[in-house]
Amino acid sequence: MPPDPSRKPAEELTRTERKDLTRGSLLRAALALMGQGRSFTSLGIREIAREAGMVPNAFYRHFKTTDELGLALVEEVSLTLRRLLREARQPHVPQSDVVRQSVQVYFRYVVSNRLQFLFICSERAGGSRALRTAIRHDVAAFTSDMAHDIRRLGLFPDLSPESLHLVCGLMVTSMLAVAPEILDLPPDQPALAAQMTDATVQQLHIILMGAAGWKDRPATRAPA
Amino acid sequence: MPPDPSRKPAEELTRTERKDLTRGSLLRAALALMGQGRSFTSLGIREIAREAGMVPNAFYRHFKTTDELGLALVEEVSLTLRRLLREARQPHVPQSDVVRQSVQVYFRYVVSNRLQFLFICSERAGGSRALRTAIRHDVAAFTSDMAHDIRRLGLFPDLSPESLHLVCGLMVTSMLAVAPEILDLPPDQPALAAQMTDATVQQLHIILMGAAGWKDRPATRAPA
DNA sequence: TGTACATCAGTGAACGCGCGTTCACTGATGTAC
DNA sequence: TGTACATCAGTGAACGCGCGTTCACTGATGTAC
Repeated sequence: MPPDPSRKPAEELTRTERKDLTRGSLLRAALALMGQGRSFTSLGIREIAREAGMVPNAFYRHFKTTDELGLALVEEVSLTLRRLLREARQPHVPQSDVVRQSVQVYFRYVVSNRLQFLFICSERAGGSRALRTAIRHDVAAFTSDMAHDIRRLGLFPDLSPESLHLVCGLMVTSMLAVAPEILDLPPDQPALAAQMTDATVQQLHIILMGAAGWKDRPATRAPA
Repeated sequence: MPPDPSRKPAEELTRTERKDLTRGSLLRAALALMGQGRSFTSLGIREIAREAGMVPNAFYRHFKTTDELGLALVEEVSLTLRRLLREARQPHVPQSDVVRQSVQVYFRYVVSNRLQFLFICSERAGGSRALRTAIRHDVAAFTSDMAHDIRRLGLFPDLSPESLHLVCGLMVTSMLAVAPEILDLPPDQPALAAQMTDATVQQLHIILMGAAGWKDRPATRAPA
């Protein structure tokens, strides 16, 4: 997304700034179409340009293909994930259950970044290989950051860095797996959301309990 | 997929049997196109019919829309998952690490049912809502079956059925999350596959260690 | 059993439409002097 | 500072193409008598 477009009156924008705004509106248009139930892979150039209020071929001034636009979206998503981790790092109001609190932060974050999570979740497995790879790369970076945070907090001092990474991988996988279900929740049934929160909290607790009990024994490779 | 088409000579098939064969070839055509990197949502009727060697409008004799074909694929997938569980249930050759063995069975299973797992993984989050729901339903059934199996084996007697279900959910989520990565593995680097196996095995061990240590305390709901 | 008729899986041609892509263009913004 | 030219984001029209869908059809299979 472009920076706040209302910063300057329109007449004072440079050509480059205007171009960035248009580019941003193409990105937003693609997300908006996905929000209407379309999958990114099935979006067309004309469609996106139309949604953005442009003539079809203007698309080419910004991206060669929809895949290229997809990669630009992944970059945005990367920022969104980084912001999530920063929010989770904030000093928490004192509460007994830090896991529950993090899950609540996460659920809210998914809802308020609905379209981006829709994009991550559906293109992480489907879509083009380039997109998949890019998204996986970002998720892996997120996992590493989380592991560093936990290490810095001095939790799980007995875990090797490799094992800690695997533990974080489990947590990230679980959180990402629940995102599409959050997004499909009917908005008129808050009980379902609460139940989903409880289940996720307990699952993370189970993982953390496993992590706490884990001893880094030498890997037991099966004989080939 | 239709039952073995070479069972009878072609001249002896009834009209219904022939129709089922054609239907099956449409399903196989759709999977084949996905195997070529296309996402299911972006497949068209003409495309599928062409791949199946039929005239475009013949498609309508079998399905009204591609979504309807998708739901038929989900039914097949359901059978595939059931078969996986049955294979995993087979009495194992004696080996110390039953988890590693199960992961190896699973990895092989994913590879040999490549196209179906491609379909599950990419449509579980993306695609149409009807498809997502159907796939989730199947995955939930798989999770329940797994929980019943574990209960029947007398493992984790201290876990409540609900907690056991959550534990199985974690394992299923982890296994499904790794499937797209298995499918993207370059075939010329077996070391990567071994590394992925090791990581998955350890992650499952962590989950199981958490499950073993879990005590079903009364849920600690945070005050609203 | 043989015959006459009904069914219906698959065909072939045609339709209107939106697609991606190209081209020459316009006119505001940016740059060099 | 003012002027003359270059740049280039966005326009408008056009192209060929594959799409979904329709229609009337064919001829083998199935059914009733």
